[in-house]
Amino acid sequence: VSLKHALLGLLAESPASGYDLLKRFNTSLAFVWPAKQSQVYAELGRLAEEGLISVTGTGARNRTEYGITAEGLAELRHWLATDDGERTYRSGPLLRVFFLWTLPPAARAEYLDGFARELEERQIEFRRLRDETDWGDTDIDKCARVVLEFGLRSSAVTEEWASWAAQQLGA
Amino acid sequence: VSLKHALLGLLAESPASGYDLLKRFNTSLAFVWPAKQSQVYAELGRLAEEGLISVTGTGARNRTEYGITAEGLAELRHWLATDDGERTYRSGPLLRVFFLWTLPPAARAEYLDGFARELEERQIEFRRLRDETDWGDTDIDKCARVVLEFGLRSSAVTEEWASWAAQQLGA
DNA sequence: ACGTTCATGTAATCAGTTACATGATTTT
DNA sequence: AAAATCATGTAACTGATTACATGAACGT
Repeated sequence: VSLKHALLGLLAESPASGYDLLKRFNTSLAFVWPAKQSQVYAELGRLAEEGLISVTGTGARNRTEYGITAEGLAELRHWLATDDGERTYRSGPLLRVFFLWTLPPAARAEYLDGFARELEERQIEFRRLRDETDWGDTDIDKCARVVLEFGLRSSAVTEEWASWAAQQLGA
Repeated sequence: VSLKHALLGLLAESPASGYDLLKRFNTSLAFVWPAKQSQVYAELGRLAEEGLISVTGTGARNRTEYGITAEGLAELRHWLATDDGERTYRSGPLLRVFFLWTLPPAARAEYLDGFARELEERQIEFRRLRDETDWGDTDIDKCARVVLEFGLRSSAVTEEWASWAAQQLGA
């Protein structure tokens, strides 16, 4: 159950409303741990009941701001320190490649080349983010940059691989 | 809904029982699309009802062997040809890195070095698989090898990245 | 006889997605 | 006055995990 810890982590940075948090899930966290609106609001309710977060203020339009509590921070640190060994990756694109042999060679290469192009675009987006964001030299920003760097490196090798795979399976 | 297509893909290769398929999900598909026992048997039932697969034989100990039907193969090819654009990656380890700033520098490096070591072991396992399997030169095997190659390349860069990140965040 | 592997299923629960619903405030 | 954005919530459903449960056949 990691949505819980994603929320705690974001709230450890600064208090925020469900709406604020949602924006994070659609931007910085989109490639790491995406979440939907309904899920975020529901989880915030549960965390508040558990006492891991608490309402720190309210604003216009029913805005409710939550902050992390001491117990919440302890829970977050505990989760970080104890690796649960969960390594469940799921990749739709990769699953398709596994079964690409059922298609004619031309279609195989087409699929993989399309995938490569997509990854190229993603890299451009990541590079733009890296270069156009003005990063502070706080630890928070350092961590975010390190994660972004992973996105960049990983989409680069995946693109290379997809192009290579298109060659392998296209003939 | 991709478990459906994972099953169709495996059955396109050859008829198999739920038990047989489960072994595939725990080996070759473990890093691409893992699935649990209860899920596999339930989905097989649904696919049979839909007419995408059918019982091709029975054996000792209630063994029920399914084979893909013409409709099933059409559905598989259709799914392969039309990319649904779903790109939801979720990575627990990466999520942790995002929040590593809440821990002292030593603990950050420890986490990332541990992650790197894990990826090194995974690479060894992948290399063993690549070298010790006797691959035929069928299209089926070519696809499987291409996917395995992805696992190898991707765990290699991730390992490098994790070691680099340990340096970045450890001081 | 005994342990292991083969083989399937069900029930409860948890996590995630889609769709619907509402209304206040700010901007143009 | 209208449109856009802010802001939260609920209900129905689908997908995935955990745990329980059973029993036949095979190897030693």
